[in-house]
Amino acid sequence: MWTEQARLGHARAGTVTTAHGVVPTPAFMPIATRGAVKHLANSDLAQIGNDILLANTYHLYLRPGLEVLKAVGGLHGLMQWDKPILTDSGGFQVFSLAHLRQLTPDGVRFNSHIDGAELFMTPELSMEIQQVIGSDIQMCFDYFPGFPASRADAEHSVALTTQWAKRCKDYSSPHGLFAIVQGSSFADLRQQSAQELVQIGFDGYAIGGLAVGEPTEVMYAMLDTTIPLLPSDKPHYLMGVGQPEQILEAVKRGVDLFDCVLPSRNARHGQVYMHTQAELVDTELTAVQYRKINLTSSEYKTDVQALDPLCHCSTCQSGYSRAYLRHLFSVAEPLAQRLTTVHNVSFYIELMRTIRHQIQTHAQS
RNA sequence: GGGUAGGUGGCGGAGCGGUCAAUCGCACUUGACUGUAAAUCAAGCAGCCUCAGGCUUUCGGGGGUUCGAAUCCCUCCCUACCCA
Repeated sequence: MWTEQARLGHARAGTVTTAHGVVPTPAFMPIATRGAVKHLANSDLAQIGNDILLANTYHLYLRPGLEVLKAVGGLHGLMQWDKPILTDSGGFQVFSLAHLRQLTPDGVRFNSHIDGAELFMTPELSMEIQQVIGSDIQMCFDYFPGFPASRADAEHSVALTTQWAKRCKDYSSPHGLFAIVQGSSFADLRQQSAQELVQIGFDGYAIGGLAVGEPTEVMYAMLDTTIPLLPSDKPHYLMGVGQPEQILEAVKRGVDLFDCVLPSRNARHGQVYMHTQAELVDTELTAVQYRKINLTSSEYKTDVQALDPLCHCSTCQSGYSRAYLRHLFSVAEPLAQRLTTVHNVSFYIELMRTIRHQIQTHAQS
């Protein structure tokens, strides 16, 4: 499933091969929780050029539900998206919907955030849903606390996550199952989690439970202690991260896959990522050169420049001005969000393309 | 000409003797968002200062009552509707 092509320090360039195609890595997966990157059509995604999407087990289970998904050929059929899809297991909702759920060793009892209906998510159910969705990469159902977490909570998280990972593997089809390393900010627990999961054996390894409020340095430290314990012939996925510089730092530590709501959510809120020079990342992968601006600021009221003159996305190439986009935001025209989402997601995809290019071009043989 | 109801901060609109520099909504300003309950949320929004507090000018204009008024009285101006 994973093929390495080049290496620069610990940074790796390679490919993940799935039933729906090949994903060059390091890669960023835009988030289509409910089967759509918010505001974008497939034609937008085609222009953006992302090779894979992330969708969500919990949300798609609630709507449209398993019967519909079965009837329409899974999420690929429903969306008419023919490239790879990775599904998160619902583990994140155990965290984000904490007030609506009850944790048990067997699984998690939820009250639907939509109508309050009770459901019981287990590792087995999560696997079944992900198979019905037809995802190319499926995530084990996991559990993690927020930050800061007590050692006891972190230990509990590791134990439950390992136990559930076993059950996921026992249930699952043979290919495309990733496990998730937990352990909060405790280096030894991270190591223990990694070792237990590697022992079981998966197609890829994710690092989860990070970017939940801990200092960035703690996150980097956890990557430093975890990644050396993961098989180097399997893809490494840092879940939910993050800002461009965090992605670059993680790539330099050996991470291959990323997802994050930031580009799409920030776009909806009028915050856009901008080039400060033509190349986002230099040949040494030193840093990401960029800045963020709040388009809703009065500063842009009459700014007729294209949104980001150094960007090649369709929004910027079409010449939409900052003044126009600011106006669209101020009158709440939905076009604003589509145009900025196209831009921000394109920015992330370009960032990854540049990182891959730099690794491949300057790889040590 | 007569009658009735009103005139409050950018707008709408509370308040109807002290706890009012004035609820609230909108608009506006700035800032956050990290495996998406998020087209969301937070803060600010008379001026000034030695800024967990203090001071100065505000509730159509003017005058009065009162220890104290956006709130009561007189008067003027203006708006809406009704009657002639």
